[in-house]
Amino acid sequence: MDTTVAKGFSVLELLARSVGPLRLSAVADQLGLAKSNTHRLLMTLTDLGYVTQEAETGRYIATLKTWELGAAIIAEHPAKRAAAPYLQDLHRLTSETVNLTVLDGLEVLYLDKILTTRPLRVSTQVGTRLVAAFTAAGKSILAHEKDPAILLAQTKATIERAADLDIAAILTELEAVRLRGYATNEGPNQILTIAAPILGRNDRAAAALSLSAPTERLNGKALAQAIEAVLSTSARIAETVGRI
Amino acid sequence: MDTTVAKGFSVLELLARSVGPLRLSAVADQLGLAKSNTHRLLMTLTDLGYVTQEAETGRYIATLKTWELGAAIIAEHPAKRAAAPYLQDLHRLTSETVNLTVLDGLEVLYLDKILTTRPLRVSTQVGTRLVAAFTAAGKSILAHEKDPAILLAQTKATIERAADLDIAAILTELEAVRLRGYATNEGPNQILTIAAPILGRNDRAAAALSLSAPTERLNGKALAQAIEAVLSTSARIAETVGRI
DNA sequence: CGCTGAGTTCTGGTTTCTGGAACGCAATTC
DNA sequence: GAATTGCGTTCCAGAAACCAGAACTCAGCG
Repeated sequence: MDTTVAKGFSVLELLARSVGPLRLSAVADQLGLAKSNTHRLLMTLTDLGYVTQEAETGRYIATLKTWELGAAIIAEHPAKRAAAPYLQDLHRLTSETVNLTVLDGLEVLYLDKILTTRPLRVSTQVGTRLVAAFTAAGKSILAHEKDPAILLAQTKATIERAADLDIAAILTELEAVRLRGYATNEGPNQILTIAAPILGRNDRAAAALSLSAPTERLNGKALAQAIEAVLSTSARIAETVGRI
Repeated sequence: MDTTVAKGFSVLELLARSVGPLRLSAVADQLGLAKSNTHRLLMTLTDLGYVTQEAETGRYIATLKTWELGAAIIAEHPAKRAAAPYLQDLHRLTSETVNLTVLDGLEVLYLDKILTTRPLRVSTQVGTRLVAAFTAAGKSILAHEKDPAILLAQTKATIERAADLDIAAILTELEAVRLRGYATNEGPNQILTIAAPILGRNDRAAAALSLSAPTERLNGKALAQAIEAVLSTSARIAETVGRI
């Protein structure tokens, strides 16, 4: 293992995840590195263009170079590429917020999102993660995994905020989700999410498509239409993916 | 300079920018590194979670971890944060494709974009760069720089595709742009773009807001309305930014 | 069955990195 | 205005980690 490389990345990660600029000694403290070592790492990252210093205070910030790299990676991502036009379709059809997510470990990662044109309360950001078992998208994917019980047990054991997970309840819910083809979840602020998996070969879910809106906009006929739209769109994406 | 760190990043950059997966020897060749060295760097990046190997072929791909880091960085970006809701407004008002860009060196970087709900020909991707002098957004920013002539000369000298830049013509255009407050550009496929700068303190442009649509949708009254919408929205963003 | 090309492992030499200490500089305190 | 404190930077010798090349394994192929 190239430990120097690892240190370099840990510095960049720290800067990227911190809210504001950081001073040298703050970086050194948080990573447990010597100041001189941290200084050289920051210099290197600055030379490479990944980090820059505030003009006045000399504190360090991550530049957008990392973001550009990330954008190049996601642009080539197969699921995202295949789903993007259909995400647009679904959004055009419903005018609501629609998301594309993938399962990564025990969490779902938000790959793409189109925001509603209507009044909006809150929304998870693209590039963030949530515990799969706590989201509609996650449940729609887990329902098609070979052994969801193990994943749920791991979730409960590993992730702190999931300590009070009711595994039995979720398992029966997942069974229902698998049979009817979509999952729902009611989040904070009375926001309801509907999610359907994008099934690849072997009926494993490669990703999930979801639609979120305030409950007052998703009742009766509107709810039925939204479910239908999510299901048919995810099916069409699956066809496209299958053909690739 | 930590050369090992630099090498590690060069490997990641190569993988991120390459279209498909790369084999070890391809990476080593392109970077001029020894195979054993490249191997250890790839192992390190794999351990850190930035790179993974295809199961069958063993070739290497960049994971989404870099993209997640980048997403965290852009989420904190002041111009992007301030402009995002207004970008939504402008899109809602016009239903056309709208962009947020910043000047970085001699190029404009596409920070954010909302695609039109109408039929669409092509579109630059978020996270990519174009030569500032060749775009409406770039021109709207350059028009408010202290010495655009120098920037244009550098552009012509440095950037290959800009070798045939007519500096005198652009300079007179920039003067007109500065006076009327917006720039236009007709790109390939008959796509017209209208851009207005987001002016910060000292009347320097921190970013630019732009709207793109096929020329057949931007004529007569629609064009006038679009220009008005872009101008008023950019002015409102500038107010918000100014207040921060 | 040997050849070729690719990836991985091993090893010794040495480059390069590391951490501590010392220094310079501002801002703060007394 | 002198002393103090905190921060960033520079320097250096010791040591760890990295590097290149060679050896090895493996699969595919003629």
